Amino acid sequence: MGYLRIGELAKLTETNNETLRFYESRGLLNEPRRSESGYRLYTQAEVLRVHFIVRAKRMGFSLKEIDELLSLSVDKESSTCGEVKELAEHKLQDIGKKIAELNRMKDALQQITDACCGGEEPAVHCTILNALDAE
Amino acid sequence: MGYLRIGELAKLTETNNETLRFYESRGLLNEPRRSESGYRLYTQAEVLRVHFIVRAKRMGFSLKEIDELLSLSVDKESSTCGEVKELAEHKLQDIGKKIAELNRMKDALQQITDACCGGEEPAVHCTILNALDAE
DNA sequence: CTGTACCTTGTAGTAAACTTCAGGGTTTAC
DNA sequence: GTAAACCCTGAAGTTTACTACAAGGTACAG
Repeated sequence: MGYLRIGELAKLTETNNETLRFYESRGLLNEPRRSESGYRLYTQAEVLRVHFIVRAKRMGFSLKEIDELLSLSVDKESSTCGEVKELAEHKLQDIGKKIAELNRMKDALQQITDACCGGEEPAVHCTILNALDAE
Repeated sequence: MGYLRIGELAKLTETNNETLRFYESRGLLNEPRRSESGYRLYTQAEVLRVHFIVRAKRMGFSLKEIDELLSLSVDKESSTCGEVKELAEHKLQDIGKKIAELNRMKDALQQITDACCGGEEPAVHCTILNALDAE
């Protein structure tokens, strides 16, 4: 009771069975408990974990980087606070840079939509590179 | 004078000759003017353009999406302000979501480094999934 | 005038992240 | 009790984004 089969986890996380098995083969998901007949049985913890993977992927992190982020918890017995803290701080910097660049990109796009009248005229003034020129 | 050869453009943008030719083959770079001997000759505009591609890639945009972003400027004669504005606004939403998710991720990582003492003790409390649990 | 560092095209190879396929077993609904 | 919907493994295929290679031409230094 309470366990999810692979298809249910896939539906909840908007992935699919093959992708989940692939993540398992890459070590992003632990080998789950199995039913007597060999079916994978997941808990709510895996829903959280897969959601995290999906979100991190959308952010442009590779599976290897996501593995590193998740390892912050997996290796908790074997690594020291100092190590974890250092890795986390490094990733924080990465993320900070990404946010800054996305903000620059957002501003550039905002300039376009602002400069752009929105009507039927040719869009001569609507260029993202013009907007980025300034920077 | 003032033209860049492919190797110079590559150096300026921290890419390489092959990648630039690949981008050209994908339509992300226009076919450049050629020297008499057939060498590609670029202007400063291409430096800007390649920088944009590199940055957008780091943000997790695919080459296809980057092409869409760049098309906002390329098709300016043939498309109307309304079309450009709509596409730009759609991309703005994408970017806004990415920024929001990155911020959530940043907060989670910040919780880890805050909770994490930084010393030699086992890192039992240092888990990104714990930090994200709250959300 | 020759070496070295560029450039050209075209084709083939690679790595990451899936996706599909083949050939099975299981569960459940009627 | 059988069909439909699910699950399994292992291997092969696909897409994206390069990356390297082969076989040559070009530019310039000494």
